[in-house]
Amino acid sequence: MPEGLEAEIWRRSAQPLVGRTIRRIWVDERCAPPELDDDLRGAMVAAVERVGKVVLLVVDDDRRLGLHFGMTGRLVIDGHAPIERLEYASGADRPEWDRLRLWTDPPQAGRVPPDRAGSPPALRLNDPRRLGRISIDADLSDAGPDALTLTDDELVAALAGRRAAVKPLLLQAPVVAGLGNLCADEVLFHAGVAPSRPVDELSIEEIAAIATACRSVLPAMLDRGGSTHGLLDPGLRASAGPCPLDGHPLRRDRVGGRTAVWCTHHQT
DNA sequence: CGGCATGTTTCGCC
DNA sequence: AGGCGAAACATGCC
Repeated sequence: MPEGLEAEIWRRSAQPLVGRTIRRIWVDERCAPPELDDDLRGAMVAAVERVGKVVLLVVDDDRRLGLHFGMTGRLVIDGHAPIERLEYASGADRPEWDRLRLWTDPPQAGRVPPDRAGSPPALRLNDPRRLGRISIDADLSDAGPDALTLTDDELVAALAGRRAAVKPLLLQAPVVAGLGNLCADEVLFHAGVAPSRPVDELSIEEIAAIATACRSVLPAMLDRGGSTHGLLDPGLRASAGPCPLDGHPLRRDRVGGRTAVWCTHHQT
């Protein structure tokens, strides 16, 4: 998925739905509870929020529709996809990959077209690989502090008492919400910390450097378009070419079961 | 064809 | 009990 940055891009793209009424919902029952249409039909969208990698449609009776994108989910609002193509996907958008379709009244802000049966959905969640999940009123209370605004103290507290490698811990939603594989590598790259370093061996300065990198690098990547817009861009990740900071060859290996790309020279 | 992919969840083992 | 690592999930793409 789409990491937290993509979820934030989609949260913003879904703002035009606020104030509209949900007219009908269709779901792929392998990915979403079948009663969604009964639960939410007729409710007004009061807000679109985000918790980590989850986008939440909050409706006026306080129920929340949670959209989780797995590895390959994409959001399309009023026919517009702010992220056209995900890395590791062709960019195809086939109707049979739709997992959620939601129609609203009025269908599009500022217009009141006739209520045709064939009108396009205001919101579609398209997910070929089907690892995404759609939920109603899910408990998100175990989510950790958000990566985009992570403070030094929050990260110190989140890692206290833990002994595992730092990168796998950063990927756990209860530790830090919103960080995915690409952003975790990017943040550690900027902080100068090797992904496999056990957190109980990190100095307070190193933990602070990681949190500082989150607050500075992630908003910049968000402005540029998301998780693939860091110094470790997808091409560099795949080729493991020279470090953009010092020219030393990047290393590409597995840490915590995921691919990690890092510089053995300046990340220690 | 083999292997890999922006993610969670579950199982089994300390 | 709780942390940790590996496997499972599901499908498309190179």
